[in-house]
Parts: sequence; C-alpha cells; structure tokens
Amino acid sequence: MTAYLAANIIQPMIEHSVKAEKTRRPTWRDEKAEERRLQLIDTALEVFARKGFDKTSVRELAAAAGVAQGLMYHYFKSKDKLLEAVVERHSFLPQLKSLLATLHNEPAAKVLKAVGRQFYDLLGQKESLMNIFFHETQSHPIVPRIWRGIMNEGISLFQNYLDERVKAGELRTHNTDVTARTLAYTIVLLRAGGVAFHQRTRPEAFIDQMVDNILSGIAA
Amino acid sequence: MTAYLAANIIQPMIEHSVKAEKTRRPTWRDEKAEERRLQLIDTALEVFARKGFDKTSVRELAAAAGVAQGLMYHYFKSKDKLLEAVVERHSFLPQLKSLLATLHNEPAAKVLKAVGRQFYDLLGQKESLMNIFFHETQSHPIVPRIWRGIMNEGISLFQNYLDERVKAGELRTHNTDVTARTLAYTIVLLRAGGVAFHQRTRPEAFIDQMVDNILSGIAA
Amino acid sequence: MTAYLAANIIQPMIEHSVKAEKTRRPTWRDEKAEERRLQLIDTALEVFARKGFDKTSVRELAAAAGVAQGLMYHYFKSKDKLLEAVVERHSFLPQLKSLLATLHNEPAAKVLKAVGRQFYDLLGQKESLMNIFFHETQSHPIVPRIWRGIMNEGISLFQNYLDERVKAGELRTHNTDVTARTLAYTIVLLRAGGVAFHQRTRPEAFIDQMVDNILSGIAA
Amino acid sequence: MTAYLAANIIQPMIEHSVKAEKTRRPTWRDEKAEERRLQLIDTALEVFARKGFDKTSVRELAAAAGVAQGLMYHYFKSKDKLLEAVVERHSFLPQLKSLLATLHNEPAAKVLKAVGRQFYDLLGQKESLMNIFFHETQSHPIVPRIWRGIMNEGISLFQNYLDERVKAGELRTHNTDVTARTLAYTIVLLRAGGVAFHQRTRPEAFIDQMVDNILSGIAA
DNA sequence: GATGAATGAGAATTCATTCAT
DNA sequence: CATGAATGAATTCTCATTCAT
Repeated sequence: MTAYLAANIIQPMIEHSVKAEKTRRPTWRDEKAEERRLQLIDTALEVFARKGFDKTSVRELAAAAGVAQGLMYHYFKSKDKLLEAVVERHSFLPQLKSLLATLHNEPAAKVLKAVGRQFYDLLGQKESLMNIFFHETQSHPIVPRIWRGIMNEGISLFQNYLDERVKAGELRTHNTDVTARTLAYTIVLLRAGGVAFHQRTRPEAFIDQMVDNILSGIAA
Repeated sequence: MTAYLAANIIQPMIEHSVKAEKTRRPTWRDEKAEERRLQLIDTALEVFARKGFDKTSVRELAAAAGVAQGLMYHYFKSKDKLLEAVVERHSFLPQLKSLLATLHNEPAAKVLKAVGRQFYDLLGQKESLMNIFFHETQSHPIVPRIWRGIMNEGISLFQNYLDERVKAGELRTHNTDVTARTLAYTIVLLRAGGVAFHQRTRPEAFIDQMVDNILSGIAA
Repeated sequence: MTAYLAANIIQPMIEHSVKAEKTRRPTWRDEKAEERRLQLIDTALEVFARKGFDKTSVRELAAAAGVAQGLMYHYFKSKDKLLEAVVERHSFLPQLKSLLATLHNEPAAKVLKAVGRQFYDLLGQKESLMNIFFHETQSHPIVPRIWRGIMNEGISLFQNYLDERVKAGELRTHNTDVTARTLAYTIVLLRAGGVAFHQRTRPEAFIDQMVDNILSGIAA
Repeated sequence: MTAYLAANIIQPMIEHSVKAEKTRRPTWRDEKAEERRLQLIDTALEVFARKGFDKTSVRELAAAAGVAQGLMYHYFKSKDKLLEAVVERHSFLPQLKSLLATLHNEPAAKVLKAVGRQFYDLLGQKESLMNIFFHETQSHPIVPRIWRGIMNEGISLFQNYLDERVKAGELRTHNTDVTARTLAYTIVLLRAGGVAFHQRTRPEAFIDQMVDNILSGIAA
C-alpha cells in the first residue's frame, strides 16, 4: 500500500484538462467540460478587460458566467491561473501571422497601407485582450510574456518582408527594424490611446499618411 | 512650474490643514507639513510604480514612509486621493513644455533627433509615473486624464513647430499631426516596451534613424 | 475476530449496497465491493494518521485510493462515517484480548515483562490508529468510545489475571487496578510520547525494569 | 530616498509586541494593548480546548473575546501563531519547576505521594492546555515542542531527586529514569484519560497506592 | 500633528456533499 | 459501480478607514 499511496498522494492535484489515462477519445462529458472551460475563460476576458483583474472578484466572474464560485476552482487552480488561461487562449499570434504571411513579393507601396489597417483592425477586435496587456502586465509575468511573443514575432516577420523589398530594389538600404517598429508601435498606441488622446485624424487616414511619410519622407 | 505647483499642490494642502486665512505667509509648521506631504507622495510614487496601486496597502505605504498608517489620512482623504496627488505632482507637463519651447525657428533636420532623444530621456526619468499611467488607467479616471493632458499638449506644441517648418519651406505641406504622433507614439512605446520587446537597435540610434526615415523616406 | 467483523463491517456494507435480502451468499460483486470498501478504509487510516482528519479532504482520500471522490459516498455516508469505519475496523481489541488470554495461571514474575513488551509492540503496529485516538477524540465521539472500550477491557482482563496471582499467593494483597493501570498507562505513553520525549532507556529495557520495580519495589 | 525605502520596505512587518524604538517604558496605550493581547490568548485557550483548534473559526474566537475578527490579525499574524502564543503563555513549566524545587533532601517515602498529587492537581488546573497538547500535536510543531520541554525538564528534575535519595541510601541503586517516568506517565494518563476510562480508584488514592507499590513492590 | 488600536466588509480559496451521466 | 462536474457555505486573511488618546 505504501507504493500505492506514494503514487497517488505525491501528486494529488489532478490535471483535469489533459487526461492522464493514455490517450482516449473525449467523451460527451469531456466535451461539455471543455466547453464550460472555454466559456469561463471568455467570460473572464470580458470582465477583466472591463473592470480590471484586481477589481474583479471571483464571485463576480462566476456570476457573470452563471455558475457557482466554487466551480471556478474546479477549472482553474487560482484566479491568477485563470488570467493566464485567458491570455494564452486569446493570444492573436496566429491571426497576426496569417496576416503577415500574405505579404511576400508584393510591392510595399501597394500593401503597407493595407497591412497597417488590417493590423489596426486586428487590435480592435482584440481590444479586451489589449486592455489586459496594458493594465495587468505588472503582477502576472505571463501577460507581458505573451504580449512580447506576439510583438516580437510580428515585427520579425514584418522586417523580413521589408528586407525582401530592399533586395527587390523597391526600398533603399536601411535599418528595417526601425521601420517595422515605427509603424507597429504607432499603430498600437493609435489603438490603445485612441480613446485617450484627441486624435484629429481618422485612423485609416492616419495610417495611410504615416505610410506615405515613411515611404517618401516629409522633407520639402 | 511654480504656477503649476501653486495651483495643484499648495492649495489642497492648505485646504486640509489651516483653512487658508486669506493669503498668509506659510509658517514653519506649514512648511514642515508640506515637506511631509511631499515625502508621502514621493514614497507612494515609488511603491505604486513597483507594486501596483491595488497590490499596495496603506499600511505598506506608511511603513515605507516611516509613519503610522493613520497619518496618511491626515494628508490625504483616501488612498485614491493619494494616487491623484501622485500623478498631479509628478506630471511632467512643465518639463515637456520647456523641452518643446526651445524649438522655435530651428531647422527640423537639426533638432528633431535631439528633441526625440530628450523626450525619450524624459520618459526614462519618469519611469515610475509611466508605470502608473500604463497600469492604473482603468480604475482612476484622473490617471488617464493627466496622461492625456500631457500627450495632447505635447503633441499640439510639436505639431505647431512642424507647421512652422512647413511654412518656412523646410518641410513639405502635409498632415503634421500624423508626423508628430508617429514620432511621439513610437518613442513612448520604445520606452514602455523597451524591456519587453527584444529591440535590436539602441534607442538613440533608433531615434536618429526614425527621424531620417521620416524626413527623407525609405523608398529607393 | 470473525464475529467482530461480521457485526461491524459486513453489516454496514450490506446496508448500503444490496439491501440484504435475508441472508444470502455473497456474490462476486459483493466481494469486490467489500474489498474496495476495505481498501478505502485502509487508505483513509494512513492518511488520517499522517495528516489529521480535518486537514484531509475527501478529494485527497479519493486520490490516495485511486478513485473518484464521488465513489467515497457510495461506500460511506459521510466523511465522519468513514472515520468511524476506520476506528471500528482497526480496533485492536481482539488482538489485545488474545494477548491477555494466554496469561492464565502463569507466574507473574515470568510473564509480566513479556506481556508488557507484547503490548508495546501491539501499540507500535497500531501506530496510525493510536494517532487517530490521540488527535481526533474531540470531534468524533466514536473515537474515544472505541479507545475507552479497548483500554477498559484490556485493563479489566489484566486485573483479573493479577487477582488470580494474588489468590495464588504470588503477589501480595493489594489494589490490582492500580498495578494494571500503572503498567498499561506507562506503556501507552512510552509509545505515544516515544518520539516526543528524550527517553534515555530503550523501551524493552524500560519495561523490564518497570516490572522489576513494581514487583520488588525500589526501597533500599 | 532609495536608502529610505530600503530601510522601511524590506521589513515592513511591524513587530507590535517588542517595540523597535530603543527601550522605552510602556505607555498606557501599550499596557492596554498588552492586556488585550493576553485576553485574546486566554479566550483562545478556552475555546481551542473546548472545540479543538480546527473546529474553531477566527470569527468565533473574536466573538468569544468580544472584538472584531480583524483585530485578531492585529495581534497575531495568523491563527497558527495565535495557537503558538497560547501554548507559550500557558506552559506550566515554571509551576512544575517550583513544585519540584521543594523536594531536595526530603525522604522519598514522605514526599512522593505529595508530589504525585500536586502534579496531578497541576495538570488539572491546566486541563485546557492538556487538551491542546493531546489533540493539536500534529499540525503545529510548537505544541509538542512545548509539551516535550515541560515533560523532559520535569522528569529530569524528578530523576535528580531520586538519584539523591539513592545516594542517601533511602532507595536502592536502580535506573531512576524508569521510576520517574513510570510515575509521571501514569499520572498524566490518569488525568487525560480520567474522563475516558472507568477508573475504579479515586485519583488521590490511586497515586498513594502506586507510590506504595513502587517503593515496596507487590510481590508477596 | 501623530499613533496604532479597532472595525467590518469583502477577498480568495477550500471543501463536504449531491447528482446527472 | 464509477465518475467528476457542480454547488454554496464556511474559512482564513487583508485592507481601507475611523477615532480615542
């Protein structure tokens, strides 16, 4: 029995998502559970974005999802882990990648504006997540980690594209990292600060003109 | 800056302590009290920036300042009001204004890089405040209000300068709002994201090249 | 012991499972169920002894036994009832009785030491149960009831033996209750406190010398 | 300010009992606070003894003491620390020592019974504490530590006395550790088990006869 | 001004127990 | 038999705030 105990007590915390028992096709119950899990995550995303992580109690989250508070802890070990699940699930890295995958061998003058707008739109769709990225960075290391992952990957892909255009002779030889970041950072703050700052230029027009500026320069 | 202080710091102090008998020379006691008040604000700035507002208890703030918790409530009506005092006192609008005041009639090619770097440095000096701007925006309306005030004013002044240079014929006619924001936003995220994103270019060089790009364009 | 088991273990099992159709030969399923029931009890004994009743959750018990929590409630109406089942099943009264049954008409000088050591060993084998006796007495009346039953019965039998030896002229006329309890109590605490107190004398030697002292006295 | 912060933040937890500020004579407020502290401890002793540590909520403790729950945490860092404070404060080691200090050079035949009874009485006065010793040993290491300290010290002193009597020629040469423990352990269980076991002999008489047995032996 | 004792609401988390599958 | 999702009450602990001294 000692061996038995050892095997079962040492790691009594049951991972409920990844079933330990070999690989087994998910039963109806498992599917329901996974559905519920996602529902809880999605609800949490909205509430966290709206009220902020610290200002949201687990009781509220449960109420928003229409379940008992205790159930939250059936699905997530802690409120912190729930936040992690939220940012992991809603990371828009895939969308960003596919957005940037279409670029190859297209002339910059033609696509930069389109890509800028699409990026701006993507951030708009992910407003709740952006909110979390901006506000909950400090206490939860996973939040900046995900955010960093997205930005670094996106900028890297974007830079590759710019390098191609340099090779193709469309752009002059220059530090494409700077260009990529200038465009990306500006669009991010355009979105995040959009509510905050009195922007006089509509975002789409802003992006177009920014691209023009960077392509042709503003010197007389 | 003196006017600023007078309007925002002195007045709330008087309000709670000696009930301002018209205008009266500050006594020794008043000065001591003001000193203590500022000490509490400065300590709070650091602790809030490091731990976040919600994660910081009044007890901790008091301990960090070396006073009893109760004393906090002599100087600030509530923890929220303390945060307001912090962002009000440390708003760097004055510094930003004076930074931009030197620009008039200077050629853009010469000064844009310098101004960009100075702005970047200023943000660096105000790192704690930036932290608060980014993280505590949601629950405390005064935070984004101040932040907005700084950005809008700064961009407006910067834009005025750019318009001058257009008039002077140094820059071509264009939407200077876009240029101002492109530079400002990028530098802000360069600072805020500096730790987060793997930036391959050193900030000073980055700013120089960004200015070059925007002035001359990157098209071949 | 069989009678004991029949009375205490078999019956509650039947009660909850197959609703005892008179007396009926146990089927294979009944046997499996009984096996499982005993496994749950035995696991619970270990875990309760190690962690304490209150500090052990049903979830942990289930995990330790390798079953789902819900199953616990098929076999035991509540966590409290499980504890009762544990102390009932592991009561070592039968062993104690058989240990004391061998004494009759044996000379005290010869057997007291042996009996003392055997009692000490028995307590050692039942360490987990002893733990429960000592720690969970308060909240669960059945615990002290069982413990009392064992002690009272044991001491009574032991006293009978001593009375015999008095009658046989081997021991002087005296209050044998006192003697029986002195030996029994001391051995119990020797065991229970063994870990706690810095005992300078090894238990076996201790028991021998204690018996010598009581038989012959320590007066010069 | 950095030094300031370092000095005050690193150890923000204020020890409230031992004032850090030099040594300063206790003010009226300090005295009130200490009184309150003791009141909370004493209340806790009773309630813990009656209901058991785990079954007692901090809410109940506060109610029993007539204060707000939050105040408990002003005086004790946690419920566990409160228990530690309880056993530390009520350790009866001093009383036990003074009880045993009177023994020197007194003849054993005369004093053993008296000391036995006094020890029994002392345990009776400390019934609540004994309860805690017996029931809360497992989860709170300080409990057995204190209990061990008392027992070891007491037995050691008692043994010294017995050794003296051996040297004085009143007792025969023998392992006095065994004698000391036999008497002590039996009295402890006499007290602790008193309620539990059907003792047929009144405690005082029991102690007298036990001492007689050990001094003179029970052999015919 | 300054202290820290005192309050009570509310937070995260645990847990025995039930029950549909 | 067996599972584990679901419940909701209870628990420990934190914290902003007040106030007598």
